[in-house]
Amino acid sequence: MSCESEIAQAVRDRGRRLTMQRVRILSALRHASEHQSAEQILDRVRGGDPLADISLSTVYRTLETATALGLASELRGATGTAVYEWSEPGTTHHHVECLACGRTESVALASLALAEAEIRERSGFEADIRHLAIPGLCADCRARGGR
Amino acid sequence: MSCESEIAQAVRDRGRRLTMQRVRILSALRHASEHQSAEQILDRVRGGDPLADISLSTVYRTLETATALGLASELRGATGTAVYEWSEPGTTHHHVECLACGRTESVALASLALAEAEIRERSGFEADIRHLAIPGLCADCRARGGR
DNA sequence: GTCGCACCTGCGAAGATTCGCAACAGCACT
DNA sequence: AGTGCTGTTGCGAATCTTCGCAGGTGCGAC
Repeated sequence: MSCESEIAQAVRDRGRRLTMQRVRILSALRHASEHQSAEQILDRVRGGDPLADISLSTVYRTLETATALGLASELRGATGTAVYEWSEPGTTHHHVECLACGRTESVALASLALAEAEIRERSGFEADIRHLAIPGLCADCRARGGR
Repeated sequence: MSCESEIAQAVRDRGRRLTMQRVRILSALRHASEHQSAEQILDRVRGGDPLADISLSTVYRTLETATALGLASELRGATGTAVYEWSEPGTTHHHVECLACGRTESVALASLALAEAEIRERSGFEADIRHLAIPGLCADCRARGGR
């Protein structure tokens, strides 16, 4: 399938080595329908081919690398477990997470581009606001829970 | 000293119980000159009065509670260790963290208020963007490291 | 001042993530 | 195809954070 060669391409283009582990891990992430924890990804990878084992450390390291390369994004919610999702290069979206029920939702936020400009101007930082996790209260919990 | 009674006040006003541990932990956080990890706070608390011991769990739980109450803010950077800082109720500022050198800096960002409005409009979430950790590259690393 | 109910704390264990190190394996160059 | 340098991997250990439970304690009601 071509997605794997695309992944291979993307990894190599960014000056990283292409390894079987990376392809399998990123491929699993890409085909997942929702956010995956490191453990879940490991399960998927093992399911595909139980022979060649991949260590959990490698999953974490690959996800870290992929995040740095812009191929994945990491979300550390209040759950104590980080989850990851495939991130089509160049795309942007953000996540709001309900502090009451834990539900998360994706939103496209144009105004954050302004924040990047504001940051550059004030601190000289080149901010990378492509996949932010924003805490809040969802409409349901707000209506129900009060406050 | 009055800061402790202010802390007491703040905790009680929010419907939480006032305990010796909370006062000591929050007081230590408040008087710290910079971000503190849970372990550092524990050290400070123990330094003050080695007799009454406080457990690390309690430090974590108190910081979590205080964050929920808006008295503290939590920053989980790339370092693998969460740090906390006292947060004067009602105030807002954000942190940019350099992905290359790890340095963090505070910035006030007006544009994030717009993002809150945008989120409410698009998803019904009531976002709470008061202390966000924003990844990026600082001016130095950008100049030096290239790109 | 006493009583009782939750909320809190301590402790130990479990879970999640990072680190250090030696062995392995891409990839550029011959 | 062979070689070497260096980025990667696996493994186990260390570290950080969360959890569950039994006992303690703040605080409102008497």
